[in-house]
Parts: sequence; C-alpha cells; structure tokens
Amino acid sequence: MVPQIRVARPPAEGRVKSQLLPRYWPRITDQELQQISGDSNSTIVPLFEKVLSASDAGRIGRLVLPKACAEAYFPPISQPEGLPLRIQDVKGKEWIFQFRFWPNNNSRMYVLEGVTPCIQSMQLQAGDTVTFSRMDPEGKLLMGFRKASNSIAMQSLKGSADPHLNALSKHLNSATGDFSWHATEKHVGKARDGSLPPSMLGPERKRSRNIGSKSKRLLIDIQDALELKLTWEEAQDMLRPPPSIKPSIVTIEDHEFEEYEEPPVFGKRSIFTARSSGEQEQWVQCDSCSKWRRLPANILLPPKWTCPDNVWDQSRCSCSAPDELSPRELEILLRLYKDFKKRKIATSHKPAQEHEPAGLDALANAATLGDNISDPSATSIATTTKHPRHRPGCSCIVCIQPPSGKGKHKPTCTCNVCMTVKRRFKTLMMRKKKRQSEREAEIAQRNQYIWGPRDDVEVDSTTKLGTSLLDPSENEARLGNELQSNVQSNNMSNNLAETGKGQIDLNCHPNGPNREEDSRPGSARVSMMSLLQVASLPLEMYLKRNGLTSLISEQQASSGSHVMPQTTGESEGQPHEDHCIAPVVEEQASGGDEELSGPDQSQNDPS
DNA sequence: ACTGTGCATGTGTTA
DNA sequence: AACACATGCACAGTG
Repeated sequence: MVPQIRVARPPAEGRVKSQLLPRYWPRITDQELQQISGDSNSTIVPLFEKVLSASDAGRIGRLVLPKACAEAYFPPISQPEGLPLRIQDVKGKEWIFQFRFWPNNNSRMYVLEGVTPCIQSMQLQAGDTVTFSRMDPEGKLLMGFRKASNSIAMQSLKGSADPHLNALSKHLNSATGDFSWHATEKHVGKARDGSLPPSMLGPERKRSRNIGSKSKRLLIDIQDALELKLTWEEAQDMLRPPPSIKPSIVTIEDHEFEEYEEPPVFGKRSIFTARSSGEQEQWVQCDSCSKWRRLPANILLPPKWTCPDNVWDQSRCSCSAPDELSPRELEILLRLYKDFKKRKIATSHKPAQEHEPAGLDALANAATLGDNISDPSATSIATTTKHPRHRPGCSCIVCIQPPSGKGKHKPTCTCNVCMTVKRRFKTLMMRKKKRQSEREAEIAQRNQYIWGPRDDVEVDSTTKLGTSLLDPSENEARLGNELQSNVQSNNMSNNLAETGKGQIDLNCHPNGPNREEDSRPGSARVSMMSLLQVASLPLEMYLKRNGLTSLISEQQASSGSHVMPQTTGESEGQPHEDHCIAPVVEEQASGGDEELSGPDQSQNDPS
C-alpha cells in the first residue's frame, strides 16, 4: 500500500512530544492515517491519542483531554466556556464539540463536551482509543479511533508499517486460523511481555491504578482486562461444583436452574472423555512426572495431583509406571482438547448468537444492558449506566435494585423493572431456543460435510492415509469439528452420552440408510445421534477413519504396550466398549455447561 | 424522577 | 509534593 498522503510522523512536533506523557503519544498506523485522510494530499500530523475511560465513553458526553495535549494542540482558551471545535472523523463527518476547561485546584481540566453522538457513531467504549491528528496546512483537526477489541487491533496491526507488528499480525492469523478474539488475546498478552517494544505496547498501566483502593474504581485497562479474562477462563477450567453440595433446583419462568449454596472449588484441570458405552472418564496430568493418568470422571481432583494419588488404578499409582497413552495418542488428545478449547472460546465470544449468560446474571444483564447484551465487548468493559463502578452482569444490590433505590424485589414483584426484566428474560430464552435450533441445523449441515470425505477413506484409504500423514492437521481439524459438534450435542442432550438414552447404534455406519435424513438441515434429532456416534467412536476407529492407521499398528505393536489394555483382542472395526478418546467435555460430568446457573454454570461463562 | 452542568475529591503518576 | 485526571456529587433545569 502506498499512502497517498504525506505523514509527518512520529509525531507532530518533537518539541511538544517531549512534554507529553508517553501514553498520549500517537501510535497511529499508516493504515489508520490513510483511513483518516482519505484521498487528501494533505500532510497528516498525528497529535495524540487517548484511551477512553468509562466516563469518557459514558453518557455524560464529556471527554477529558490530557491537559498538555489540549494546551499544545487545541486552540488556546481563556474562558471556562471555551469554544466550539470542529473535528472531522474517519468517515469524513464533521463534529462540533465544545472545547472547554474546568478550573481544578489551581489548574485546568480540559474537556470536549458533546462527544456522545460521535462516540456512539464510532461505537466506542471504555478501553478504546481515540486519536487526534491535524491535517496540514489547513490545520483541520481529525479524529480517529482504534477499537480495543482485537479484531480491530488486528486490522491496525496488519496495516502497520512496523515489521514487528505485521509479523505479529501474521502470527496471530496463522496461530488462530479462524480468528478467535480470545486466542489472540493470549498472543497479544504474550507479545506484550516479550517481543514488542515498549512503545508499541499500547496503553500503559496507568488505568489499572485505582483498583484495590478504598474508592475502587472498577476501571480496567483493556489490556489488563484481557489478561484478567484469560486468567479467569483458565481458572474456570479448574472450578468444580463443591463435591458434597447438592444443588437445589430453582425454577424461573419455567426454566430450571441449579443453585449451589457453596461457591465452586478449585480442582485440577483435566480432560474429560467418553467411552462408547457412554461412561465418562477424565485424563489428568501428574504434577510430578507429567504423565497422563486415566481416572473416573466423577472424581474431584485437588489442585495438585500426582501419581501416588491415583488410588483408582494401582498399576499407575507411581510415577515410574509408564504412560497409558502413546506420545502420538497423547498429542492427538491434547491437540483435540486444545482445538476444542479454542473453538469453545471462540464460540463463547461470538456475539449473542452463541452465548448468553444464564440465570441471575442473565437477568442482571438484561436489567442493566438491555439490547446491548448482544455486544460482548460491551459486556466486558463498559460500566453499567446504573452504577458506574459496576459492570454489566453485576448483580449486586445496587445494580438490581429499582431506580428509586428502595428495597429488593420479590419474585412476585410486578413493578416495571421486574416486569421488564422478566419480559427481557423471556425474549432471551426465546432467542436462545431459536439459536439452538439454528445451531442444530448448522450441525446437521456440518455433519454432512464431515461424513462426506469419509467415503474416500473407505474407498481409498491408502491415498487418504498418505495425505493424512503429511498433513495430520486436516484430520485433526475434522476431528475438531466432530469434537465441537460432540460438545454441542452434549450440551443439548445433557447427560445423553452418559445414560445412553439416545440408543446409539454404534454399528450403524454414518453413511448408512439414514444418512440422507441425517444430513438434512432440520432433522437435528437424527444428526444429534450421528454426532453422538462420533463422540462415542473408539480411538481406533477415529484413527482409522482419519487415516492414522499407522498409529493403530504402532499402538498394537507397542502393546502389549499399555496403550489400551482393554482393547487388545477386539477385532478391528468392531466398536470398543472402552477408551473412546473423544474429549466430550472438559467440565465435570454433571454439567451441560450452558444449562446450569449455579456457581458451576460460570465455568463457561466468564462474564 | 431524570438529566445536565460544574465543581470537588481522591488517587495514581511524575518530577 | 505537586500535578493530572477519573469520577463522584450536589444542584439546577426539565418533563
């Protein structure tokens, strides 16, 4: 891309820059400049930028300007009333803001008033960045923005002249494939720690400063928020319902929710798998020797777990006992798990269509967010309008009480707020149902796609095998799809796999007589069965179907190797009752994760 | 009751 | 210690 503009960067007047705090230094990319300037031949002078605070992005419509920036780049004002300032946005639209100041101690506090329409037009929120530039020689002020959400950040990165950033951008793309907001956070976070020069690290830590103090301002720098969220989601992996506490069932609007009296407890992260019998089990890694051990699914593990704790398998209760899985199998399992996680995260971050908070949080969200509930980024950063310190989803007394601030609501309360919340909840549930049916249809279609190439396996396994060995990711990706479908089906049918109520005929080939019906969008019930079949396939069948027969032979050769002790002796192709490495859910067996509203439900719902 | 406005205050950052 | 700034808060205006 050859910019048609001349850019005086960075930034503007070095003289002034030295007076600005680094956090206001403009980091506008060429692409952004190009965007701002359009086809103009003018010189764009990046002036400064500011990460929007909650109050900047709030309804008040006042954007606090850094004093030094205001005094350096905006016209001098002597009266508090200031003067109207004409600023052009990236779309070429001109906005007129009141540029003024408030006396503050012996100083001034500069603000731009009336920015709400502009902020809304750009769909900005706290954590996003607004950039100010000047077009010379006209001196026209320009306003750009950079969304804190990574999708936009990615665009910025892609367009960056900085090879570092371009490389990072490519890396992010390749690393995440189908771009995952969340996955990228991790990379970005990682990059922040290491590879990026400080000047490119985005907003500094400034904004996290107030947290933890007496008057806690829950204002989290977007980067910190991302890291926190990530940590939270990682933590979610380890959260389990309290082992001895039985949830009570609460019915709200004909929907049942599990309510736990005790908060979730921490357990060790494990991978849950299902056997073809429907029995679930979990794989856990020893903290001492790092070997993976198979345990019953219903075991709550302590945060730290080692082989000697393995009282369920005496042959593997010591670190000296060999791995049950071969390295290749382990790799596949882990990659499937990783892929599943990635997809789950991506799914959970999809706007509204895929994700909805449940239970009280949903109500709280509904109460505080209204239609904004469909905007995940909004829920992650923006404060509620009700109580600036609180975030959407906050169900504290302040946020759930009526505007008048008097008293709590009873279940039978019919006040406007309660009725609105209830209506909203109904709408949400209807939407959820609708989405669920859409999702099922989608799964059915995907299923059709999945099964399609399988014919090739049957017809020409050698060719497929060659391809597979060269590019195992393809197979794994397919497995991942199945896995995802499997998880979804698991969510929807709840313990179907466990109870075997689905009456799955494992001998029924997916391409069998029912296939036509299976693949029809809308015949979700049948497709669910197919998916469950996939979920329940023995490892050998997985391997075979995906061209990894060499692994089977390797496994057989090495085992008596303990790969699958119980499977030896069974004829190939016959469904095994045990050891289906189909990571169904990584949550406890108790959970269709979207179905719960107790402490456990939040496992998949960090918001 | 709600909204807008102006100022005050508390806290983190910088010199 | 001084400064910058995010936001709390009181008060006035409006519906």
